[in-house]
Amino acid sequence: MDRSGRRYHHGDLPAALIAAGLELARAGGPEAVSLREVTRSAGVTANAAYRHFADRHALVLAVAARAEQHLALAMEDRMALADADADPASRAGRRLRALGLAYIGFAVEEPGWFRLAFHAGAGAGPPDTAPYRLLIAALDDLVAVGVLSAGGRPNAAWACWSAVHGFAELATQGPLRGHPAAEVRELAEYVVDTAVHGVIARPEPGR
Amino acid sequence: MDRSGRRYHHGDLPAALIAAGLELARAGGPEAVSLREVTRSAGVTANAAYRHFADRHALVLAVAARAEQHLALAMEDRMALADADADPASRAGRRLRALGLAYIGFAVEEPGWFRLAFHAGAGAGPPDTAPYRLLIAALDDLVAVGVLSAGGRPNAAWACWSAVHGFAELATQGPLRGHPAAEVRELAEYVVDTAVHGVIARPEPGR
DNA sequence: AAGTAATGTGCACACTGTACACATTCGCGG
DNA sequence: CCGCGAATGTGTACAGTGTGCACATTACTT
Repeated sequence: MDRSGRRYHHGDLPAALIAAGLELARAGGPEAVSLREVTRSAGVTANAAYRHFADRHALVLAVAARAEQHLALAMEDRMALADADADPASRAGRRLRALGLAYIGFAVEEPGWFRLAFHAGAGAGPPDTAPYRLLIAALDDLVAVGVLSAGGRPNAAWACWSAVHGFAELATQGPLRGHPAAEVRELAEYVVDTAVHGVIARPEPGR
Repeated sequence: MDRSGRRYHHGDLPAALIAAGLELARAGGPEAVSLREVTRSAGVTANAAYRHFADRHALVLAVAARAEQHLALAMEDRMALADADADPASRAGRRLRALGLAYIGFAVEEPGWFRLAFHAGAGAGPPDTAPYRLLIAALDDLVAVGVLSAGGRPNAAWACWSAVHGFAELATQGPLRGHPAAEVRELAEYVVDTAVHGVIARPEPGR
């Protein structure tokens, strides 16, 4: 290996590995972040990674956490644009809509990161991720405004996440993959609107 | 290799390989169906598979087609149970509901096959799979009955599939994985009901 | 029955993750 | 300032993967 000019110690290998992993995952998704390729990108031997990560999976998890941060960032940005509305009720609705569209938009624009971020939430318990917290906060706004009952919020969260995540999968890995962006965007708006409408118009679990 | 008692020619290797792949995928999903493991299960050399499949991916696709058939079967079975209803309108709604719950139920009971089946629909064009045709047929029933406009059917299809597929992902690979079956089933019913309600109560694309 | 196409084997190569022993370097106590 | 232990990176090795190529064996056609 040509390591001319490089110091024996890297300085901040973990960060370098995660950065390289992010780049690889961006193009090829989770399976593209291989130990050997990542360490190669960082100009280091494959085994060097084991000083900082237990195994490949741990590395992937760390990279996934970064991807998840990107997703949360994108959601926050898009939601901020929906803040200009006088009526609080309609404002809360528009924010939830923006949240869903941002989730789908991120999936379409960064499919590699999206797949990685979803597989990151490996913990089986109730999720404590930034994107999830944003969803809960948006639904809490709806409750505060009165268009959603407090008891219906948990169910609403799963319904919204399901619709939006499902569409993201269809658009990035399913039958909608490769369709014109404009068509996908229009469908996304319909699906998100339907989900939002379903949640605020049908707050109580009906059996 | 111990091939005592075996003929040089297998008889029907493709079928044997697909059967072995199906078994492996059932436990470990798509990535578990490896060329070497599949051929090993069939008692044959790894390269023998290349006489019948172009590469590993082609084999996986063939196995995925079988998994997709199982999914369609499960959907048909469950839908048949919803046929006992006098009122045609409510019958159509119940059938769509049964369809969605069957999709989710299959995902929960056979997560390996489910993941495989979804990744099978690799074709970017409009899907022509059995499960998709069942969905379209169910929506056509709603149109015939008058609770859904003919023009709103395509959008409704994507909305239903999104909600149901998204929930299946959350339940099998996402934060809902490992949750008690009863809890998952109740959530599934809520999500499916919300989707069905959203589709029949909001048939026109609202922009 | 003979020859050709179909099918399965063996060997090889590049690639992956991961152990293990070793080399190098950093930082702290004297 | 020195030196020594801890942290970090290297080298080598092994099992496993997909896949190409030459060869062996069997089935089928004429």
